[in-house]
Amino acid sequence: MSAQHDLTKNQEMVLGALSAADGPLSAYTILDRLRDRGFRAPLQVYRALDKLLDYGLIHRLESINSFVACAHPQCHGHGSIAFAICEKCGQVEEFSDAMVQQHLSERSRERGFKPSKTVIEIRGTCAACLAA
Amino acid sequence: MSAQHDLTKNQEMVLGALSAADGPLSAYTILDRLRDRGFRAPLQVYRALDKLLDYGLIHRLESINSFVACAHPQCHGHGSIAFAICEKCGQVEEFSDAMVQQHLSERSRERGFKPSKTVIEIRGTCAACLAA
DNA sequence: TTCGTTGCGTAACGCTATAACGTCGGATAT
DNA sequence: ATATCCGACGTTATAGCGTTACGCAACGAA
Repeated sequence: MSAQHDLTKNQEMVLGALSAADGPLSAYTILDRLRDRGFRAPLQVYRALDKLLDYGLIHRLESINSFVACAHPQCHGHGSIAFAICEKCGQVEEFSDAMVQQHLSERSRERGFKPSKTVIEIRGTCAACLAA
Repeated sequence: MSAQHDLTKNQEMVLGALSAADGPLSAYTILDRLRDRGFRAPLQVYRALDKLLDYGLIHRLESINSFVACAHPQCHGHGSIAFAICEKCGQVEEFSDAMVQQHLSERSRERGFKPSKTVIEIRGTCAACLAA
């Protein structure tokens, strides 16, 4: 319930663009959408994205080189999050599963592997697109 | 125990490069390693990679834009495979976990989401690098 | 003040992937 | 045989993603 992070102007604009979007955006798409607000170069976007990732306010979707606003920005108990990415409409659903996390860390521990970040991305077709 | 797929010359060379490597390679690294064997353009590599992915002989690591030879090329019962990627040494371990797969498909089914491909990549530090 | 740190702006560059051509050679059918 | 189709190939160019390197401005701590 506090100002968890003081965002700079650029960071706020990038987060705003992602929140306003109805799906994931690439860095260059964000750049285009913010050009009339003064953005000129990719780096301006990437620097803001890096911070927002640090703060846990957004996520990066590795398999499509895009970014989304976090669906649960208030709770930053972000363990390993999973994403269901529709290849038809581009919509993304964010969820987490304790069992999955548990099994993956178990498997990591077996190997003496120390995880830092876990990527779980399910590509497929969402309910809406299947119905259509 | 049969010639499961008839590979073309290019496909064999690309697969050879990946098998010979001690870790994942980017498409452009493959290109460089095959230049003296006649490769000149990225597309030659990407076309071969596409086929090898189709055949299940290699995997793509989405989070590092690289490719590895499949660790179990003979059995193509590739469900969802997971990768532990060491950020220090670049080594990759490939494994699969039935429980993880089961939970993820359960979560997908709940949402009416029909999965086509699942990406699971754990970034971190491997046992060897932790010991060092 | 001086010095580090952090964010910002710009330009240039490098890496990743695909589009759009045209060519060649093998398989098949008539 | 020859016409046709199809899959792989080669080349050039281009699109899309991400970083390096530089310098400047603002702010707070010593």
